[in-house]
Amino acid sequence: MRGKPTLRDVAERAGCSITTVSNILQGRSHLYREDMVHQVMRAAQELGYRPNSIARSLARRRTATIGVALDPQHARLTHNLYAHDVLDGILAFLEPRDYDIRLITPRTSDPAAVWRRIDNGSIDGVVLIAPVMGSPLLEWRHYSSLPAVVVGSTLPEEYRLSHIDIDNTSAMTMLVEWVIQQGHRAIGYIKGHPLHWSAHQREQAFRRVLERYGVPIREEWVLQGDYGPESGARAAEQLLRQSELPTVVMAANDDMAIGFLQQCRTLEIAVPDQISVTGFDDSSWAERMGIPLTTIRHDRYQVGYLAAQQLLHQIETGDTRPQRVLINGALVVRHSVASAYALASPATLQHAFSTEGGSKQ
Amino acid sequence: MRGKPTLRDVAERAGCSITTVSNILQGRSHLYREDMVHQVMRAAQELGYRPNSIARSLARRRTATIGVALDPQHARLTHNLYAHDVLDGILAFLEPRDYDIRLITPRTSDPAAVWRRIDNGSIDGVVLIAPVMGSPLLEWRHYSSLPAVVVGSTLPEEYRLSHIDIDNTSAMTMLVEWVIQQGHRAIGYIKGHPLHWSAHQREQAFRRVLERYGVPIREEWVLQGDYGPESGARAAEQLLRQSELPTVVMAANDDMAIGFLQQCRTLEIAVPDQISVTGFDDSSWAERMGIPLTTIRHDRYQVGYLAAQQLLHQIETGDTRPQRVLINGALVVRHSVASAYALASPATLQHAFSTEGGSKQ
DNA sequence: TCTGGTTATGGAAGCGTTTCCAAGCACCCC
DNA sequence: GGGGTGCTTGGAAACGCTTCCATAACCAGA
Repeated sequence: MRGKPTLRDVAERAGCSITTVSNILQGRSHLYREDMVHQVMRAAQELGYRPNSIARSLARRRTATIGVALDPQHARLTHNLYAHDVLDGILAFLEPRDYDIRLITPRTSDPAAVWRRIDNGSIDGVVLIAPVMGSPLLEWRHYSSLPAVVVGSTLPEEYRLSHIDIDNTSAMTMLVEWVIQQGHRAIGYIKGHPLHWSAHQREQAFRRVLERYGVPIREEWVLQGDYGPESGARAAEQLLRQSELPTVVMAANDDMAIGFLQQCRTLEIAVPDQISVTGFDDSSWAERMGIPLTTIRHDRYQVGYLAAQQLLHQIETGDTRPQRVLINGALVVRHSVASAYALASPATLQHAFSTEGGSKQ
Repeated sequence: MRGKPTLRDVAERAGCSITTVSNILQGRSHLYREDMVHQVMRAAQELGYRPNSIARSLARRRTATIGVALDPQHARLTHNLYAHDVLDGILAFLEPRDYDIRLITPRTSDPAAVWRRIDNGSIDGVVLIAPVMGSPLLEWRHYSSLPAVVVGSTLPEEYRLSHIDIDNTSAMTMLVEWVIQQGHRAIGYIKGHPLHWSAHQREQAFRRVLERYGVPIREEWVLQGDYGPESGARAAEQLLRQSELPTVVMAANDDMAIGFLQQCRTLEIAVPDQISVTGFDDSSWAERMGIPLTTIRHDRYQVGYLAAQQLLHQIETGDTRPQRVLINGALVVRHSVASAYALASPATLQHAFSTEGGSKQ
């Protein structure tokens, strides 16, 4: 016996066939006499035998591994807090089930190449993390029949892919309504990255609510961002030098809100005394910031956990009909929003009227 | 042909043997006539053939996969910024070489079980991320002959494991010397997690430099932390209610420095006007904080990159003699440290004297 | 003694590749 | 025309495991 011990080595030492060893080591020891079981166990123990998972995968046609694929656009993990939280959720579900994780970070946008890396027999299924519009990850149907679950992107139906995500629409609706209930009628918005569905869903929800409440949308207060903190800072630049200001600025995520806040500090504009700010995501960044951000919390860990669960279900039952799960976010009120009622009376709530600068105390 | 096409299917369609197909698809087409090559290529193309990497691994006895193992003590990815940065470096090196990554996050501390998960034939080598003292990951020699590289822990020689890390000693030495050069003689310290080698190395460097410069170490200013921001805040609690205060507090990492700073803000103690603070790591958290932290920057991405490189070298040459690479950190001066010369004259530099509260301007 | 039903074990065919080696063939030179 | 020499191609044995199915032994009942 050279190299690592194999089933054959154990069988030889125990004086039986490899079938016997295989069966016993897989827990089918009720088929055998007790002394046989003992012998095999001892032989395996003594040799330090460890089953070769590659050979096992080949024979079983199951790898007990799932892939986690990042979008080529965001294949860096650094600063991708979303991916971490989701990964932890996935791990939490998979660990006790003895599944392993293969990390897939394609750097090309050629879908054929991407899927060659993903679907090469080495995984049983894949979690696609936050694919953006036009992502090669979404070409799934054309290249692979592997079970797949998308997280972090609420896709249009036609993609026919299972996905799990926060309910962006309902969460943003809740947040905007709350802001309006604080009396704000002059509301700015910083949009997310235009390739993300979530950016559109959040913006649309924002617009809908304002419309519904009859609050006018001032397009000069609606700024393009890209979910990065710098874009929030740039938005602050652009916005804060306008002659008329909103009383509150809603950013499509926390990172941009943080960038916005930084810039406010630089420009010595007090939050929330002079302007209110909201975020979205409740990223842990915000938590550590000096100014506690009012935002939407959603359970990314839970998203990962459910995704893994859903994926394993698909793998084990073969039922790959697309399922959609949307998780509700929670409103987290901290202190980055001031009530506008100091100026606007509650009575104005239904027949809104812009009171620019009105929240200044 | 049911299921995914195999080498056999391609061979049948091209009218040749599987050996031929295998050779051609692996790039050994110079062995064959051009029309044969063409036929095979076309057949493979038409069937959408993709080699099964599991079968390939079994046959080649190489998996083209490396494992990345987290310490069971820190198996969560969330908040483990170090792991992310290192992972990115590893990915950067591995991607172009067509290696994949398997994420291993053991939750037990039983070394046999941990290594059963790690060394089961599914990887060619493993990067062990920041194992702490007593970690099952360090029982490597007893359980596995897999090539392994440790990052994030500068181990004592006797572990006989290759490792790549920042040079904690030289970096902390540099930082402390700089602080002393700013005129500080009353220096506090917040220690890192006692199970991390880095914590001891940094503390030892701190003590050595103070000794060398004849600056007295006041043990009531040396506080135990655990690398978490909360422990930094607790340290601030403890320290700041003492009657005599140091002029500067050096935290063993940025996270604790940030916690300390938060607490200072709460207690309305101005940094650096009333007390100076340093960190270590230059984590991206610090960057986004309001108060720019003077700290040590080290290139975690680079650590990952070099670790992957070193590991591949071991795998490919079979040379697993332990190598140690220490990377120099860089001093990053921002504005969390005030000069103590406002009170202490430069002349006092060599025969230091505590000037508690002396940095107040 | 024969049949049939247990119970305990092993044979052997896969799983989809890789790779060593041999074989077939044409050609050329002496 | 025999024997080398290239050039193409294929056979077959691995790799280490799973699993279907056969076999052998034993015992009970007829």
